[in-house]
Amino acid sequence: MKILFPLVTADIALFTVQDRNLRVLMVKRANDPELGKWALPGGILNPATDADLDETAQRVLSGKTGVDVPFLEQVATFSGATRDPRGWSLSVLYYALLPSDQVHAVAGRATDAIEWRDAFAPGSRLAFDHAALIRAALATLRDKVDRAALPLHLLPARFTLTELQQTCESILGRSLDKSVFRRRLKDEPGIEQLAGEFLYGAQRPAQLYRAADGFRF
Amino acid sequence: MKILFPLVTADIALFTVQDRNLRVLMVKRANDPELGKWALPGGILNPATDADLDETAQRVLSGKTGVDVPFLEQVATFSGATRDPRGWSLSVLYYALLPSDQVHAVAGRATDAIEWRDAFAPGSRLAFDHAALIRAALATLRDKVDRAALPLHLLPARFTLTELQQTCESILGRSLDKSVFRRRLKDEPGIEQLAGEFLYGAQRPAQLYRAADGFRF
DNA sequence: TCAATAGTGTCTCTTAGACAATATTGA
DNA sequence: TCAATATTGTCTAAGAGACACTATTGA
Repeated sequence: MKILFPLVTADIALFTVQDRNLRVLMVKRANDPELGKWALPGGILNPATDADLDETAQRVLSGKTGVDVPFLEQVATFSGATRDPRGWSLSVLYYALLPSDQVHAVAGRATDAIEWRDAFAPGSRLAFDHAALIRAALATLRDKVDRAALPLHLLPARFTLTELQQTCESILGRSLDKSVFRRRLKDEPGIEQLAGEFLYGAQRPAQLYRAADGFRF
Repeated sequence: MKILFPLVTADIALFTVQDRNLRVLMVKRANDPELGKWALPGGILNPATDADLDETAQRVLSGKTGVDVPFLEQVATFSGATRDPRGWSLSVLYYALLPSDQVHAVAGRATDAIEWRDAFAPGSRLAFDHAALIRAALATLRDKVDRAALPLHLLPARFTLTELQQTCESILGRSLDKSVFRRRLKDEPGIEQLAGEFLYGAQRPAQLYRAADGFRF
């Protein structure tokens, strides 16, 4: 007999950038169904403790990775009788961004193997319909960046404009013109120049910036 | 005792245009909770018959209004322990568009009073959090139209460019420049001119158009 | 003819895109 | 000095916005 109530879960596509490549966090399933397959981190709603599904997502992500993200946004809801062998299921998909300098803070629980995968090629044979979920999350993220939203949550607290541009390029999958990119930032209230602070490398130092106070992606 | 499983519903914001005003369909609740208050048409998921939530939405809308719409799109999912007095609930919100010449086909069931409300002022004291749901659906719709998507599903099968422009204006809440509007349509594959067909009125007849074959909003 | 609406043309200003030029550092 | 990267400037073309103009009908 099939269950009478749908299984309600929150799944999270947690993105970060490594070596100029957009990555997504996958977890190897330690339980049936789909045992051993790779899936997005996700978990079942607990009505007793979760005030809403956003809290479910935060709780699940925190439990599976040990990190709390400042940014968690709904992508879409996937539902149906056949997407999970346990029966009628409904997943609300979220995406979140992890600053590249905090990747080390992500640690799977002893029981869970985790892996950062190329967001554009997360592998075949993923669990459930999670390949489609990743595509949807990616499309939402790319759409936002295309619309001039800046993915500052992927960067460290202090960053250079070149780093920001490369991050955008990683998401959009195409190169941007340096001049055009910077011109658009001129009247962008979301980022603030850190006067007098520079990143020193092998060549000309680069001006450092940070996200403005009330910044919302 | 609170229920252990969340109540899963699909709610639909069905829009149409009357007298150049964007309207949304409301239903007077015939049952507890919120009996007598106005709400968006919505209904509970039936896992036994609904293959997915899109089908729930279609079924519910069809049952409450008697119309099948060609266009039904997810807006967002609202959830939480407190939004419905019956307990933890989750609503997936959809929006749909009804051609203005099919408004007469909408008929509430004997038990349900229905009403078309101004989409921007649907009234106070709505049931549950449906005021917020309407705002969200409106924002999504406006956003799409702003991005050059044409709400052809709100128009009759044959329409003039002036009608199309007025429809867009109803949604955007601002007037558009005729010349700019038409210039953009020049290379829009979504609409086709009906050669030789005109709408005759009291003044100069207007060229008729229709949505192109594979048109998707 | 006029009023009313349909449809087009034109000018300006803004902005995106391409690409060149300049600036500043360590080696 | 040179190589490498940061940062700015300039030219052009496309598009948006404002607004005027022409076209076609019924009354």
